[in-house]
Amino acid sequence: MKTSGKPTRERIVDAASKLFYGEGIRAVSVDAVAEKAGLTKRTLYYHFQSKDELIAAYLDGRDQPNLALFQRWFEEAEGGIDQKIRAIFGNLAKSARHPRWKGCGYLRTAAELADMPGHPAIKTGIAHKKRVEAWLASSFAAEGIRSPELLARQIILLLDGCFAVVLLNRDASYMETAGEAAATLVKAALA
Amino acid sequence: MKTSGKPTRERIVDAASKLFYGEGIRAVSVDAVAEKAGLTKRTLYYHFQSKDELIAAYLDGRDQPNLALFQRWFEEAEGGIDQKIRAIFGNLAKSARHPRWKGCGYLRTAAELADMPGHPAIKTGIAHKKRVEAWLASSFAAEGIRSPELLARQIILLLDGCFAVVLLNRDASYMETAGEAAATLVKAALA
DNA sequence: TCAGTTACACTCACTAGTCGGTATACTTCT
DNA sequence: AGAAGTATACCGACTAGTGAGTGTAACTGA
Repeated sequence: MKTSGKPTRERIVDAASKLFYGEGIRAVSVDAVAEKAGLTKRTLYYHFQSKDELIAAYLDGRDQPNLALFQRWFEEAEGGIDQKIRAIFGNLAKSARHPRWKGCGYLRTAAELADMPGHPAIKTGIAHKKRVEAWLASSFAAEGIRSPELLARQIILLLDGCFAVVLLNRDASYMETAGEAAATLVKAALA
Repeated sequence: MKTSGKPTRERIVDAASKLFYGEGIRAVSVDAVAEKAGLTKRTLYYHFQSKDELIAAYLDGRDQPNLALFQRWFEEAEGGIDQKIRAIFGNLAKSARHPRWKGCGYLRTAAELADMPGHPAIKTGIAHKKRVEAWLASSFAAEGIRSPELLARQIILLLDGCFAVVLLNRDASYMETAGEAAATLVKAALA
C-alpha cells in the first residue's frame, strides 16, 4: 500500500524527521513513526534495525539541505562578508518565527542523548557542525582574513547560541542580536 | 527512615537534580528518583503533585547557585571588564572538562520539552537566563558602556552557544574561543 | 492527635522489539 | 512451458517490560 512514489525507507525517514524534530526523540515512539509513515511497525523494523538507527538516519538526512540553505543565504546577500554573515542570522530569525520551528535538531538530539556521547546520532551532529565550520573558515580565508578557523569557531558559537537561546525564550530577535555580534567579530578580524 | 538531617523534600530535589541533570528529564523515571532519594514513590507523591512539578523544582534549585558562581568568577578575576568576562568562560571550560559535566540544565530541559513551550520548567529557565543577562547588563552599565543591554545579550548568546557546542562535541576549548569572542565584543563596545 | 511515612498492590497506557506468516515478483531447473 | 525456489516487502498479533500516578491500611515520632 504505497501511498506515494517514494521508496518506503525514504517515507519512514520523512515521517521520523517530522516527528523527532517536532516532538523530540524520546517523546516519539517507533509506533508513532510507523503510523505517520502509513505502515506497520513490523515493516519499519524490516528497514531499520533499531530506533537508534532511525534517529541517525533522521539526522543524516538533514545534513546536506541545512548546509546548502546557509550557503544560499550567504551567496544571495548583498554587501561585504560581514553583511553576508549577518544575513544568515537574519534569515534564521525569519524561520525561527514560524510556529513549527523547534531549534536545531542536532543540538536538541545532543541534549536528549547527553548521557550517550558515542551515539551515532551525536557523531552525525558533530560531523555536520564541522562541515559548516569548515565552509565558514574557507569563506573567511578567501577574504584574506588572518585566522579564518578561529573566526569560524566564533561564528559557530553565536549560531548555536542563538539556536539554544531562542529555543528557550522563543524571542527570535536574539538572532538578529547574534547577527550584529557576528558582524562585529568579522569586522574586528578584518581590521 | 531519614538517612540524613535534610528535610525529605530537599532530599527528593537533590536526587532529582542529580538524575535529571545526569541522564535527562524524560530518561529518568519517578521510581528512579524515589529510589535515589531513599524513599518510596508514594512518599515522593506526597510532596510533589506530579513529575512536572518535580522538574520545575529541580531547575528552581539551580537558579541561585548558578548565578552566584558566575558572579564569583567575575569578581575574583584580575584585569579590566573584558578580562573578567573572559574569566567566566575560562572557568566554565574547567568545569566542562569534568566527566560528569552535561551542559546547561536549563537549555537541555528546553530542548527536551521543545514541544511544551508553556511548561513551568521552561518558564524557570527563561527567568534564570534573564537574571544572568540583567546582572551582566548592570555590570556593563557600571563600566559606562554605551548599550549595556545589547552587549549583555551578545554575551549570553556566546555563553549558551558554548554550552550547546561543547555538549555536542565535548571539546571544551570552544569555551575559551567563546571567551576570546566575548572579550572582543566587550572591547568593541568600550571603543 | 496527626503530619509524615511505609509497604505494596494496582490501573492503564505505552515501549522497543519479535514471531510467524503472507503476497508478489523474479530466477532457475527440468 | 511449467514447477520449484528465492528475495523483497509487508502485516497483525504478540512479548516482556516500563511509564506516571493511585488506593489503602498500617506504622512512627513529636
